[in-house]
Amino acid sequence: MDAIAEAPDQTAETDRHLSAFIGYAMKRALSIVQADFARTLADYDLRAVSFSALSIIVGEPGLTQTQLADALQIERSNLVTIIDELAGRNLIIRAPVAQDRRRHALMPTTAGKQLAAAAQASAIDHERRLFACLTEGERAELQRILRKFRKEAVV
Amino acid sequence: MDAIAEAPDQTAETDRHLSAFIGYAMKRALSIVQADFARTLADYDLRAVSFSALSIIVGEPGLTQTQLADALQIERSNLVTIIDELAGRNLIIRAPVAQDRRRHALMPTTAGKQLAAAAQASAIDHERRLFACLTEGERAELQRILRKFRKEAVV
DNA sequence: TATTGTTATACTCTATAACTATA
DNA sequence: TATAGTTATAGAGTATAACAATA
Repeated sequence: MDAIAEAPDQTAETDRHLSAFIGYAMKRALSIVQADFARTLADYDLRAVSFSALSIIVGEPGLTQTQLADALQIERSNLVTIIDELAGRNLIIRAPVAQDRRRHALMPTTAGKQLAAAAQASAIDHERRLFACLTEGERAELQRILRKFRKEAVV
Repeated sequence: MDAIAEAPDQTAETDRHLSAFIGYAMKRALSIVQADFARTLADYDLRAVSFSALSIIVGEPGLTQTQLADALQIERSNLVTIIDELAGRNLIIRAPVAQDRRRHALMPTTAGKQLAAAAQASAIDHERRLFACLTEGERAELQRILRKFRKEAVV
């Protein structure tokens, strides 16, 4: 309990006791991707979540905030400031819905569509650059396996 | 700018515009893993990061807090409360280092080694259960590709 | 009564700067 | 001067409850 220890020669790979876990490998890989992605999106003053929100709004114009929150897997309440920000930059509008005045139909503006297109091109480029260390087959396998897992994992 | 929209029949797969990105697939997959892992570790009153810290300390007894922070890729300052908690539960001790009295050698207690062993067994079981939807070959490929990416990605 | 968007709030996570004690 | 551990703090991110307007 009061042991005096010798300082060992501690170099790299200190996390080798965790690297047997796929979850750990996924976390480490994702943090690399996220850091590079954040740098990429900084050019457009977008965070990953605002990029995702804008991309979905451009792809599914007219969806409501609740639907978007579900798609992004975030709480409705936490989406509000994200939408505020995109709307404040005139990238989207909250359009009133005729049939149900509680809802807002989220619509991209022309500027929003243009920014989304440019940011998406950069995002594609970011992935191409970052995953260039993998072969085409490895990238495809990684995507396929991750999608299969998401679809079929029993939680 | 003041368009009145019809509410579209919005069902699932609203995120299909993002699923071309490997990073997005990784994030979605990881969030499933993390949720299940958190449930698994709750039995031991451990968070993922405290489990990781304890596992590394058991595997590399005597390492310092700075070394552990590097291994976990977190800030030294944010490690303090994690170590406080583990030490407060008598799972580890901060042993003085003879050669350098600034440093603490992190050593697992007997209780710490026992809890780590039990939690590790549960963690292995959690991965076995959760990734059962993948074939053995797919799990191995996923691990291999993620590791290769982490090792070779040019940031 | 239930739902949509919203506000308020609290809790965790993460990053930075500065302090202390040691080297 | 530099380093290890620590403290304080501020900014994100996340989760919950409750409210107003509307259904």
